[in-house]
Amino acid sequence: MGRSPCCSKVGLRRGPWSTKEDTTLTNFIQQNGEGQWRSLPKNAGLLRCGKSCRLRWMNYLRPGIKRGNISQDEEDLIVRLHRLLGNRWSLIAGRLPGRTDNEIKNYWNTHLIKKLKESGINPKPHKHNLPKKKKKQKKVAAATTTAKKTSTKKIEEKKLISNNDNNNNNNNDDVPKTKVYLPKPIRVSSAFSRTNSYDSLTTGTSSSEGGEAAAEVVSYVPVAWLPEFELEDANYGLVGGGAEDDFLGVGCIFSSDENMWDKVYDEYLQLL
DNA sequence: AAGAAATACAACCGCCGATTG
DNA sequence: CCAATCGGCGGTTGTATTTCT
Repeated sequence: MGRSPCCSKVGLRRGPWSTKEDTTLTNFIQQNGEGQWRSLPKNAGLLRCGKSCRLRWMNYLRPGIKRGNISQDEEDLIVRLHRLLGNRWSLIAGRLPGRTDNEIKNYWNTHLIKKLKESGINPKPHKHNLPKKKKKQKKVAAATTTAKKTSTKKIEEKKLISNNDNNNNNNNDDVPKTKVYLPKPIRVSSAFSRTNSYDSLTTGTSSSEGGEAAAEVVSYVPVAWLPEFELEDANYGLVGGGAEDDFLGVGCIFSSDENMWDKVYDEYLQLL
Protein backbone atom coordinates (compact mmCIF):
# COMPACT_ATOMS: atom_id res chain seq x y z
CA MET A 1 0.00 0.00 0.00
CA GLY A 2 2.47 2.55 1.13
CA ARG A 3 1.77 6.09 1.93
CA SER A 4 2.98 9.20 0.34
CA PRO A 5 4.41 11.77 2.68
CA CYS A 6 1.77 14.05 4.10
CA CYS A 7 3.14 16.84 2.02
CA SER A 8 5.98 17.73 -0.16
CA LYS A 9 8.62 19.30 1.98
CA VAL A 10 9.82 21.43 -0.86
CA GLY A 11 9.22 25.09 -0.27
CA LEU A 12 7.41 24.60 2.98
CA ARG A 13 8.30 26.46 6.10
CA ARG A 14 9.31 24.58 9.20
CA GLY A 15 10.13 25.39 12.76
CA PRO A 16 8.44 27.86 15.07
CA TRP A 17 5.32 29.59 13.91
CA SER A 18 5.28 33.32 13.45
CA THR A 19 2.51 35.51 14.78
CA LYS A 20 1.43 36.21 11.25
CA GLU A 21 1.11 32.54 10.46
CA ASP A 22 -0.86 31.99 13.63
CA THR A 23 -3.22 34.78 12.72
CA THR A 24 -3.66 33.49 9.21
CA LEU A 25 -4.39 30.00 10.40
CA THR A 26 -6.75 31.15 13.12
CA ASN A 27 -8.68 33.42 10.80
CA PHE A 28 -8.98 30.75 8.18
CA ILE A 29 -10.26 28.15 10.59
CA GLN A 30 -12.68 30.58 12.16
CA GLN A 31 -14.12 31.24 8.76
CA ASN A 32 -13.97 27.76 7.30
CA GLY A 33 -13.90 25.46 10.23
CA GLU A 34 -11.48 22.70 11.10
CA GLY A 35 -10.65 19.80 8.88
CA GLN A 36 -9.30 19.32 5.39
CA TRP A 37 -5.89 19.74 6.85
CA ARG A 38 -4.11 18.70 3.74
CA SER A 39 -5.64 21.34 1.60
CA LEU A 40 -5.89 23.91 4.34
CA PRO A 41 -2.41 25.41 4.03
CA LYS A 42 -2.90 25.97 0.34
CA ASN A 43 -6.34 27.48 0.80
CA ALA A 44 -5.22 29.63 3.67
CA GLY A 45 -2.08 30.74 1.91
CA LEU A 46 0.27 29.14 4.38
CA LEU A 47 3.55 27.61 3.43
CA ARG A 48 3.14 24.84 5.94
CA CYS A 49 2.42 21.18 5.93
CA GLY A 50 -1.18 20.30 6.74
CA LYS A 51 -0.08 18.26 9.68
CA SER A 52 1.88 21.17 11.00
CA CYS A 53 -1.21 23.37 10.74
CA ARG A 54 -3.31 20.85 12.54
CA LEU A 55 -0.78 20.47 15.30
CA ARG A 56 -0.46 24.20 15.73
CA TRP A 57 -4.19 24.65 15.88
CA MET A 58 -4.84 21.72 18.17
CA ASN A 59 -2.08 22.49 20.61
CA TYR A 60 -1.91 26.25 20.72
CA LEU A 61 -4.42 28.21 18.75
CA ARG A 62 -7.63 26.38 19.46
CA PRO A 63 -9.93 28.32 21.76
CA GLY A 64 -9.88 27.19 25.34
CA ILE A 65 -6.33 25.95 25.41
CA LYS A 66 -4.64 26.51 28.72
CA ARG A 67 -0.92 26.84 28.93
CA GLY A 68 1.37 26.25 31.83
CA ASN A 69 0.41 26.42 35.48
CA ILE A 70 -0.57 22.83 35.79
CA SER A 71 -2.20 22.67 39.17
CA GLN A 72 -1.71 20.06 41.83
CA ASP A 73 -5.15 18.73 41.06
CA GLU A 74 -4.33 18.34 37.43
CA GLU A 75 -1.00 16.80 38.25
CA ASP A 76 -2.64 14.23 40.48
CA LEU A 77 -5.14 13.48 37.82
CA ILE A 78 -2.45 13.03 35.21
CA VAL A 79 -0.57 10.67 37.43
CA ARG A 80 -3.63 8.59 38.15
CA LEU A 81 -4.77 8.51 34.59
CA HIS A 82 -1.33 7.59 33.44
CA ARG A 83 -1.26 4.81 35.94
CA LEU A 84 -4.52 3.60 34.49
CA LEU A 85 -4.12 4.34 30.82
CA GLY A 86 -0.40 4.41 30.22
CA ASN A 87 0.90 6.71 27.54
CA ARG A 88 -2.51 7.38 26.08
CA TRP A 89 -1.90 11.07 26.14
CA SER A 90 -4.88 11.99 24.09
CA LEU A 91 -7.17 10.06 26.40
CA ILE A 92 -5.59 11.64 29.41
CA ALA A 93 -5.86 15.04 27.82
CA GLY A 94 -9.50 14.39 27.17
CA ARG A 95 -10.06 14.35 30.89
CA LEU A 96 -8.26 17.59 31.46
CA PRO A 97 -10.19 20.44 29.94
CA GLY A 98 -8.03 22.83 28.03
CA ARG A 99 -4.98 20.66 28.19
CA THR A 100 -3.47 19.09 25.14
CA ASP A 101 -1.91 15.69 24.76
CA ASN A 102 1.33 17.31 23.79
CA GLU A 103 1.47 19.45 26.88
CA ILE A 104 0.63 16.59 29.16
CA LYS A 105 3.15 14.38 27.45
CA ASN A 106 5.82 17.03 27.85
CA TYR A 107 4.86 17.67 31.42
CA TRP A 108 5.02 14.01 32.18
CA ASN A 109 8.38 13.55 30.55
CA THR A 110 10.00 16.62 32.00
CA HIS A 111 8.42 16.97 35.41
CA LEU A 112 6.43 14.07 36.62
CA ILE A 113 8.77 11.20 35.85
CA LYS A 114 11.50 12.95 37.76
CA LYS A 115 9.18 13.92 40.55
CA LEU A 116 7.79 10.45 40.97
CA LYS A 117 11.19 8.88 40.89
CA GLU A 118 12.39 11.27 43.54
CA SER A 119 9.46 10.22 45.65
CA GLY A 120 10.48 6.64 45.20
CA ILE A 121 7.47 5.91 43.07
CA ASN A 122 7.65 3.88 39.95
CA PRO A 123 6.21 6.07 37.20
CA LYS A 124 5.32 3.11 35.07
CA PRO A 125 1.65 2.63 34.47
CA HIS A 126 -0.41 -0.09 36.01
CA LYS A 127 0.56 -3.56 34.87
CA HIS A 128 -2.74 -3.86 33.12
CA ASN A 129 -1.96 -1.07 30.82
CA LEU A 130 -4.29 -0.90 27.89
CA PRO A 131 -3.36 -3.11 24.99
CA LYS A 132 -0.64 -1.93 22.76
CA LYS A 133 -1.65 -0.88 19.33
CA LYS A 134 -1.96 -4.05 17.44
CA LYS A 135 0.29 -4.56 14.55
CA LYS A 136 -1.73 -5.00 11.44
CA GLN A 137 -4.88 -6.39 12.84
CA LYS A 138 -6.74 -8.67 10.51
CA LYS A 139 -9.00 -6.56 8.46
CA VAL A 140 -11.92 -8.88 8.05
CA ALA A 141 -15.57 -8.28 7.78
CA ALA A 142 -15.82 -8.07 11.52
CA ALA A 143 -13.46 -5.19 11.34
CA THR A 144 -16.11 -3.15 9.71
CA THR A 145 -18.43 -3.44 12.64
CA THR A 146 -15.77 -2.98 15.21
CA ALA A 147 -14.49 -0.07 13.25
CA LYS A 148 -17.85 1.51 13.43
CA LYS A 149 -17.98 0.84 17.12
CA THR A 150 -14.67 2.40 17.79
CA SER A 151 -15.50 5.21 15.49
CA THR A 152 -18.65 5.88 17.41
CA LYS A 153 -16.67 5.67 20.57
CA LYS A 154 -14.27 8.24 19.26
CA ILE A 155 -17.05 10.51 18.26
CA GLU A 156 -18.51 10.19 21.72
CA GLU A 157 -15.18 11.03 23.20
CA LYS A 158 -14.89 14.02 21.00
CA LYS A 159 -18.30 15.18 22.04
CA LEU A 160 -17.31 14.93 25.64
CA ILE A 161 -14.13 16.79 25.07
CA SER A 162 -15.83 19.34 22.95
CA ASN A 163 -18.44 19.84 25.60
CA ASN A 164 -15.74 20.35 28.09
CA ASP A 165 -14.11 22.83 25.83
CA ASN A 166 -17.33 24.66 25.43
CA ASN A 167 -17.51 24.94 29.13
CA ASN A 168 -14.09 26.33 29.33
CA ASN A 169 -13.39 28.44 26.38
CA ASN A 170 -14.66 31.44 24.56
CA ASN A 171 -11.60 33.19 25.70
CA ASN A 172 -9.79 33.28 22.42
CA ASP A 173 -8.18 36.47 23.44
CA ASP A 174 -6.28 34.60 26.04
CA VAL A 175 -4.42 32.45 23.61
CA PRO A 176 -0.83 33.42 24.00
CA LYS A 177 0.92 34.49 20.88
CA THR A 178 4.39 34.31 22.19
CA LYS A 179 5.94 31.90 24.54
CA VAL A 180 6.76 33.20 27.92
CA TYR A 181 9.60 31.96 30.00
CA LEU A 182 9.80 32.95 33.57
CA PRO A 183 12.08 31.83 36.30
CA LYS A 184 11.59 28.36 37.64
CA PRO A 185 10.09 26.65 39.41
CA ILE A 186 6.86 28.42 38.65
CA ARG A 187 6.21 29.08 35.06
CA VAL A 188 3.58 31.70 34.59
CA SER A 189 2.06 32.72 31.37
CA SER A 190 1.16 36.33 31.68
CA ALA A 191 -1.24 36.08 28.82
CA PHE A 192 -3.18 33.23 30.24
CA SER A 193 -4.76 32.92 33.56
CA ARG A 194 -6.13 29.56 34.43
CA THR A 195 -8.33 30.94 37.11
CA ASN A 196 -11.11 31.81 34.75
CA SER A 197 -11.67 28.54 33.11
CA TYR A 198 -10.36 25.66 35.06
CA ASP A 199 -10.77 26.82 38.57
CA SER A 200 -14.28 27.93 38.05
CA LEU A 201 -15.06 24.40 37.15
CA THR A 202 -13.57 22.83 40.15
CA THR A 203 -15.06 23.01 43.54
CA GLY A 204 -14.75 26.69 43.36
CA THR A 205 -11.41 26.93 45.02
CA SER A 206 -8.15 27.27 43.28
CA SER A 207 -5.75 24.87 44.79
CA SER A 208 -2.96 25.67 42.46
CA GLU A 209 -1.97 28.93 43.89
CA GLY A 210 -2.89 28.62 47.48
CA GLY A 211 0.11 27.19 49.23
CA GLU A 212 -0.78 25.08 52.22
CA ALA A 213 -4.41 25.81 52.02
CA ALA A 214 -4.38 24.37 48.58
CA ALA A 215 -3.05 21.12 49.85
CA GLU A 216 -6.15 20.73 51.92
CA VAL A 217 -8.50 21.24 49.10
CA VAL A 218 -9.66 18.16 47.36
CA SER A 219 -11.30 19.03 44.15
CA TYR A 220 -11.68 17.49 40.80
CA VAL A 221 -12.39 18.35 37.28
CA PRO A 222 -16.05 17.84 36.69
CA VAL A 223 -15.58 16.62 33.20
CA ALA A 224 -17.45 13.78 31.68
CA TRP A 225 -15.74 10.93 33.30
CA LEU A 226 -15.76 7.37 32.15
CA PRO A 227 -19.34 6.45 32.82
CA GLU A 228 -18.44 3.20 34.52
CA PHE A 229 -16.63 5.08 37.19
CA GLU A 230 -19.84 6.69 38.13
CA LEU A 231 -21.92 3.58 38.26
CA GLU A 232 -23.09 1.63 41.22
CA ASP A 233 -19.76 1.15 42.78
CA ALA A 234 -18.87 4.64 43.64
CA ASN A 235 -16.08 3.30 45.74
CA TYR A 236 -13.81 2.63 42.84
CA GLY A 237 -10.67 4.42 43.57
CA LEU A 238 -11.70 5.52 46.94
CA VAL A 239 -9.22 3.31 48.59
CA GLY A 240 -8.77 4.54 52.04
CA GLY A 241 -10.53 7.71 51.21
CA GLY A 242 -13.89 9.09 52.04
CA ALA A 243 -16.65 9.73 49.62
CA GLU A 244 -15.46 13.26 49.35
CA ASP A 245 -12.23 12.08 47.87
CA ASP A 246 -12.03 12.24 44.17
CA PHE A 247 -12.76 9.45 41.83
CA LEU A 248 -9.45 7.67 41.88
CA GLY A 249 -8.60 8.40 45.37
CA VAL A 250 -6.61 11.34 46.57
CA GLY A 251 -3.64 10.21 48.53
CA CYS A 252 -3.62 6.75 47.11
CA ILE A 253 -2.35 7.38 43.68
CA PHE A 254 -0.46 4.17 43.63
CA SER A 255 -2.74 2.06 45.62
CA SER A 256 -1.60 -1.47 46.09
CA ASP A 257 -5.12 -2.63 45.59
CA GLU A 258 -4.51 -4.46 42.37
CA ASN A 259 -8.03 -5.82 42.26
CA MET A 260 -9.39 -2.36 42.08
CA TRP A 261 -7.17 -1.56 39.15
CA ASP A 262 -8.05 -4.82 37.47
CA LYS A 263 -11.67 -3.95 37.79
CA VAL A 264 -11.24 -0.48 36.49
CA TYR A 265 -9.09 -1.72 33.69
CA ASP A 266 -11.58 -4.37 32.63
CA GLU A 267 -14.35 -1.88 32.54
CA TYR A 268 -12.33 0.52 30.54
CA LEU A 269 -11.51 -2.21 28.09
CA GLN A 270 -15.16 -2.93 27.68
CA LEU A 271 -15.73 0.69 27.01
CA LEU A 272 -13.26 0.53 24.18
C1' DA B 1 30.84 37.60 32.55
C1' DA B 2 31.21 33.67 29.79
C1' DG B 3 30.78 29.09 28.61
C1' DA B 4 28.82 24.56 29.69
C1' DA B 5 25.22 21.82 31.14
C1' DA B 6 20.57 21.11 32.12
C1' DT B 7 15.86 21.93 31.36
C1' DA B 8 11.51 22.86 29.03
C1' DC B 9 8.68 22.53 25.36
C1' DA B 10 7.34 23.34 20.43
C1' DA B 11 7.51 20.91 16.46
C1' DC B 12 8.52 17.04 13.54
C1' DC B 13 8.35 12.16 12.15
C1' DG B 14 6.55 7.81 11.28
C1' DC B 15 3.09 4.75 12.02
C1' DC B 16 -1.66 3.17 12.45
C1' DG B 17 -6.68 2.93 12.12
C1' DA B 18 -10.57 4.80 9.78
C1' DT B 19 -12.66 6.32 5.76
C1' DT B 20 -13.57 6.65 0.97
C1' DG B 21 -14.01 5.53 -3.85
C1' DC C 1 -12.34 -6.32 -1.18
C1' DC C 2 -8.56 -3.38 -2.16
C1' DA C 3 -5.80 0.64 -2.47
C1' DA C 4 -5.29 5.42 -1.57
C1' DT C 5 -5.87 9.00 1.49
C1' DC C 6 -6.68 11.40 5.74
C1' DG C 7 -6.67 12.41 10.57
C1' DG C 8 -4.72 11.40 14.73
C1' DC C 9 -1.45 9.55 18.07
C1' DG C 10 2.85 8.73 20.56
C1' DG C 11 7.83 8.96 20.37
C1' DT C 12 11.58 11.74 19.50
C1' DT C 13 14.31 15.70 18.26
C1' DG C 14 15.83 20.51 18.00
C1' DT C 15 16.49 24.58 20.13
C1' DA C 16 15.52 28.50 23.17
C1' DT C 17 16.06 29.52 27.77
C1' DT C 18 17.68 28.99 32.39
C1' DT C 19 20.85 27.50 35.77
C1' DC C 20 25.27 26.17 37.17
C1' DT C 21 30.30 26.48 37.40
